[in-house]
Amino acid sequence: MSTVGELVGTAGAEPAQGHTLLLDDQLCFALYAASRAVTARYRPLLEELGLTYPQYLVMLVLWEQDSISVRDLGAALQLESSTLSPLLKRLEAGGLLRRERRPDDERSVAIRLTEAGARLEERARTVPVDIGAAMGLTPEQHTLTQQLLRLLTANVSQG
Amino acid sequence: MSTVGELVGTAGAEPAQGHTLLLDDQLCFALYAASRAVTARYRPLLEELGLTYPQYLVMLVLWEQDSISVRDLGAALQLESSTLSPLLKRLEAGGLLRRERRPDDERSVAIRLTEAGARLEERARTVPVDIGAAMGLTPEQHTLTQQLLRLLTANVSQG
DNA sequence: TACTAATTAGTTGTGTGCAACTTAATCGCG
DNA sequence: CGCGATTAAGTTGCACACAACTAATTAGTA
Repeated sequence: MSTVGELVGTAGAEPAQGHTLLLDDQLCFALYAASRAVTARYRPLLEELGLTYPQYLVMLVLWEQDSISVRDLGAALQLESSTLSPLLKRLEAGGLLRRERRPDDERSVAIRLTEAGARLEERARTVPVDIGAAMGLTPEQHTLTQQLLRLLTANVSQG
Repeated sequence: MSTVGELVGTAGAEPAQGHTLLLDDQLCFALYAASRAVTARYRPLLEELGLTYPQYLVMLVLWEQDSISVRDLGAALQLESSTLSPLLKRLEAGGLLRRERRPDDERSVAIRLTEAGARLEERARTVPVDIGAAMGLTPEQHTLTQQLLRLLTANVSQG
């Protein structure tokens, strides 16, 4: 199967939300398995950059917007400071970023890329291309999946 | 938006696979965020059962097929023994299952539900209903998402 | 201005996940 | 049969994730 139409067409006869306890019926499991499978696919690519997958996500945000607070980074990635703080410490130890207290608000910590951190962006450019190819979805499927996942996330997060 | 048609319709003008480094363009991030959001939604429900989310998945498999090897459990959930072994040890400590070496193959360990483990199934029956409601997807969206995720997983896993 | 409430980042403890490795048992081939 | 290769489960080490908590700072209000 390769198109959205075919996917809809092959939805078939079994119940979409039968609410059974069968593992294969659970959308949640499909989501959990897909997330780990994609992360696993990233792993060897990111290893060449010296990054883990969550570290890569942090770098994506920083390449997009340098000098961001831990708070705003957490809002962007939906991660707690208890997850980010040690992760950022590791990236700092790796020389990719610096952490400095904001002078105007000593509670806040500004995350800034180092020269090495900024340079890494070039080497990361091929990563989305490679992953996109590995995903093997048509543009329609790609967009549709993204929108369904965003809808799902929005509903599930304080629905 | 609520129907598949509307979702396709609102796919809009931005590139589906533009291969940029923008976080919001990454399907991978939508997947990662959705998976954690759904797991978070499960957490309070599963806490009442004394289970974590991966533990719940193990129990789903066992309720479906009691007496399964660690190997087959790993195949069903796509988890390594290094993840399952400690997890199963915790479930055993919680009195939900037993682990015993297979007499015919001493390498293999059979996982069997205890009486308490089997009883827990009743209390878990409402969980998929509650989660399904929280997800707020139409039956078509639900099925479509599941199929897209399965396709994605299949492609990404050794594509 | 005092002083409490809220905010920000970080720490601690627990439970995954996975790579790399170990141990024990079985398989399979000569 | 002998013995190296394979398989199954588990251990170790590292890096997330998150709940619960702490420390420091700022905001807001009587």
